Amino acid sequence: MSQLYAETDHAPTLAKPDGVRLGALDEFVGFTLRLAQEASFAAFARRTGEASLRPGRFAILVLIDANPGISQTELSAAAGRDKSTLTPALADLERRGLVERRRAPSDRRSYALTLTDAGREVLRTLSEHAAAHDRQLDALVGEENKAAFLATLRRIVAGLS
Amino acid sequence: MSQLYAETDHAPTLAKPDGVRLGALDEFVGFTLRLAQEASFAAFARRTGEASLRPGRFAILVLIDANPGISQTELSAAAGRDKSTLTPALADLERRGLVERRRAPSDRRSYALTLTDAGREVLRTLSEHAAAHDRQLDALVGEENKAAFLATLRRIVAGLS
DNA sequence: AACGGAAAGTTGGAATTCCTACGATTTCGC
DNA sequence: GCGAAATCGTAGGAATTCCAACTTTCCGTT
Repeated sequence: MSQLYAETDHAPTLAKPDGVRLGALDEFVGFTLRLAQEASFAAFARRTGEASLRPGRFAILVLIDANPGISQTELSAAAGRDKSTLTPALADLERRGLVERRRAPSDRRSYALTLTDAGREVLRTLSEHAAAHDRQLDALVGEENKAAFLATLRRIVAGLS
Repeated sequence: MSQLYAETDHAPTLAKPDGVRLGALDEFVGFTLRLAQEASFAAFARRTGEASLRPGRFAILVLIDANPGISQTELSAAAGRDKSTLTPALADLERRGLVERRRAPSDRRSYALTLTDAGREVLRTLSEHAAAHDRQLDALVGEENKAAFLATLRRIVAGLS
């Protein structure tokens, strides 16, 4: 993630981490959006630690858990990643015994994805980390702002798709 | 995570692009943040096209323009990327004749980065794309929400750093 | 003045991602 | 039915990123 730009209009300058001028980037919604997303991603990764799975893997487990039998293409759409990206990720999760891939009887081109018992167990543990992470984000966003904040993010997603 | 469900309330259900259930995506704010950021990134990349530079390169030009003589380490902090990430990016920009790297006289370990005339020219063109992109984002965010939205993003960045 | 630690930048490896192309399979049109 | 078009998952290549380790240079101690 990473990146964007919005506009420039006022005074060229708000201080940055180390006093460096951000220039036009400071008012760029896109740029700030990128920094926020990456901070969130990094914080989640720190929280789960290397013992667990990275955010991307976690999202996959959550989505499969909520949609048993989902295909890889459907999963890629839900997760917002290209389907080719899921190939190595699912191979890894399958190798770890967390996800099961069976050919769908109705359409032998596709796989029906489900979690194994071990996968559900890992998901349960990760969910605890995620809950703590979310509470931290909620505190930063502010309860009174959360609904509007999420609505704005969704407008961006929908409007730029 | 919690409030996310505030709107839908029970678990696994916010509607997604194709009706897939998002499930107990505890990372909901983080997840949505990621989707929004990536949508913005992709939209900017589409706008500039292959002829121009990608968002990351653009941010580098903006920051150097705003901070002539900045070092690579300072630049990496301002851009929010690891310093090692800038090595190939700056090599590319230098090869294209957009950025100049001179050893700082006061500290020969570091480089003093500046834009060339060609770099400023490219930046000017890219800024037009960025302005258009920003107007699109502004429209999605809504003028009346922009300040609060940016403030929330900055709180996330600061709070998780 | 010399030593040792810290900092700037580079390098190499790993991870993640996208895109394009491709084989296998299904579905649609005639 | 049959062939063409679309879809599913995979493979390969390119880009970006981070981290750890390393070289060179600087600076504070002694």
